[in-house]
Amino acid sequence: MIRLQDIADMAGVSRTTVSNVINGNTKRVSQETIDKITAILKEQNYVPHMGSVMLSGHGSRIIGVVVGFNQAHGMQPLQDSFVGELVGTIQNEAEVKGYYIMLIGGENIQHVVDIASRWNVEGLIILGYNDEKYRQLSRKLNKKMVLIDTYPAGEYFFQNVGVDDYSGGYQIGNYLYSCGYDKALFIAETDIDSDYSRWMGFKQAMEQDGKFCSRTRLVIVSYEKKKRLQKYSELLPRFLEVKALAFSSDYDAIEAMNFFLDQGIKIPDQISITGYDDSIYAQMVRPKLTTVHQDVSQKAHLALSRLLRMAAGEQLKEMNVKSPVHLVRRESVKEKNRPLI
Amino acid sequence: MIRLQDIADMAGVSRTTVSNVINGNTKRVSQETIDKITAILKEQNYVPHMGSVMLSGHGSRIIGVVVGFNQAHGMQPLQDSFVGELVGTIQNEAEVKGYYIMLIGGENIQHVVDIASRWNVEGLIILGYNDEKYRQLSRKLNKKMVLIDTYPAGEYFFQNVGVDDYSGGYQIGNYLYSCGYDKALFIAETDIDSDYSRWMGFKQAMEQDGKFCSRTRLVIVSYEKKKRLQKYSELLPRFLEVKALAFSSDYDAIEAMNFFLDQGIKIPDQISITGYDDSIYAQMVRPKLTTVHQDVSQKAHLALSRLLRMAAGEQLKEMNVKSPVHLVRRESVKEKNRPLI
DNA sequence: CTGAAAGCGCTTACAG
DNA sequence: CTGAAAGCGCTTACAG
Repeated sequence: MIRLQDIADMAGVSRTTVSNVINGNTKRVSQETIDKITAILKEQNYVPHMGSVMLSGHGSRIIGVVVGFNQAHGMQPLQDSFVGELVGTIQNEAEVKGYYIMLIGGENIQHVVDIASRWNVEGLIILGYNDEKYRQLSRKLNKKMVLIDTYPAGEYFFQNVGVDDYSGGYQIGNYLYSCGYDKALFIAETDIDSDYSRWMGFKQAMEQDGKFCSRTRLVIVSYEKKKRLQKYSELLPRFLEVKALAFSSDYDAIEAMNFFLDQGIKIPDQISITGYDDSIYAQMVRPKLTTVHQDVSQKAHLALSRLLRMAAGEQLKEMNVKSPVHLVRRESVKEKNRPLI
Repeated sequence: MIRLQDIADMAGVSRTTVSNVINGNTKRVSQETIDKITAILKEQNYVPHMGSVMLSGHGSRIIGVVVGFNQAHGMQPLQDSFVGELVGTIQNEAEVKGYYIMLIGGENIQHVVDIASRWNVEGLIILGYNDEKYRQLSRKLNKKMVLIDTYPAGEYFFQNVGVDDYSGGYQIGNYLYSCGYDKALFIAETDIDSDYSRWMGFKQAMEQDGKFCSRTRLVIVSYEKKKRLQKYSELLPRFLEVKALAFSSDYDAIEAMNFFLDQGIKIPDQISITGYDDSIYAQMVRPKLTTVHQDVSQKAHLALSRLLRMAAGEQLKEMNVKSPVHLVRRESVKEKNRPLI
């Protein structure tokens, strides 16, 4: 490997001078010297050894990406296309900005602390942590962090890049309502965090024209497939009556859709269904799933650029920025009162 | 941050001794000293600064994962569930073995060289490179590398972890043949690399009982969706006649299946369809896709452990190890002559 | 059994 | 405008 010293020797100058032109401390170096060194640097394809760089006062330029999800729906977190797109986009963007991405498994907090300190990362982008887990981590590790899609119990006390779940829920609710489904149900695996916001948006939309949308229209289902399906069986008569189901995830929506289809129930003729996320398979299933789309690459961009600003010492005012969201109408809802556009 | 020196001070010994116990050069250190230092290390949660470690003779313990795919089907490479599962599994396993994963975009070879040298990575796992691109890279970068799913023009001259495409093709062909579809077509976007092997396996299976499977039964379709779909339209009469189509990817299989479904053609009643890969959405579509499954996490394991062995100086005899593959029968093939199991 | 010292490849305040 | 020197946090041959 070729070192600074080697370059200096070739140029007939000192390491100091070479280092100065590399780092742009170029004010006090003659143009001639600059040109000569630059040429050699290029010709030799010199790259500094990051170990030395780290050791001599400069940052590591490593961004840790912490993937803290527990296996969602039994798959590897990175298998989820949302996570994949997010991480991939972060890595692309980091690369053009001259940063490096280190992947860190997030389950074990001590591990995260360990790796982040070892490598002196400049910041962490964290997926799949809740506020409590973040709190534990931040007690042990003093680094800049931005979380993705995390809901705190109270006010935001950390940097978050989220998504406008409330609005997404509202848009779904409003759409269903406008199609005449004013008794539609909302189905989720929990009643907290994003599920809660989505439900609240949905509820709000359903309460147009002075109507009331009671809590009984939020159906919580198990995170175990078998139990979920069983619940759908039990609830089938109610489903058939209300005629429309808004799911809080594409995954569950598609699962349910297939479950109904397999029993000979016509979707959307007998039951209209919506999802949430616009995952990659929303368009692959038939009928194509009507769902809520978010701009994942924008989210990646927001997360990284905000983290970098924090790392540069900037104090960000907003604690929680939200990526916008929009309904994408496909085929899983029967639009009774509404012409297709 | 707490340094070796600090630990040494607390223990009342020299840095050397502390370093010795950390690195297990423990033969010439008294048990008493070992215990004392170990306790302090633990209590202080000491972790070494990797910059120093790298600089003083030890390896970086960084494995670079190069994602060199061009956007497959218009998505981010990491969005592909295969890539996601692979990378995720590699990262998990690396972490338990005390290695770190750096994500590297592979499009620009110079970039890969740059990052790998800067960080003095101990090895590279490379996805989505062909033999030519590997050749270019290896000319500029002297590191241990293992590729994933790469086919060389001739003999293997690099370490590869692949999949038994030939066998997969054979299994599909044999299954279809046994169901009576002895005129089935094979559909792929290229006629090289894995597509070629799959086709050859398929062909071989179709040539049972002295039959002949001509090259005309390999249908090459465009990588542009519009053109693909147009081709399916043109070929529809032939499809209906041969009654079975084996696609070289789940993605194309599902797209085609939906295309037919949208035209009112019954799948599998009128056309049986198979995919390849067993992606996450193979089970989400209706009918569920019959396809070929490979053990992705085993592949991740093979890639990493072989790379580590190479990094440790071992000469691996096998240049190309293949992960096994098996058919998974679902619902997209009508089993005329065969009872469902 | 333990420690002083050299060295890894850089950067940066400082002197000239 | 340029360079000698100190220093970053570790490891390791070597001396005692």
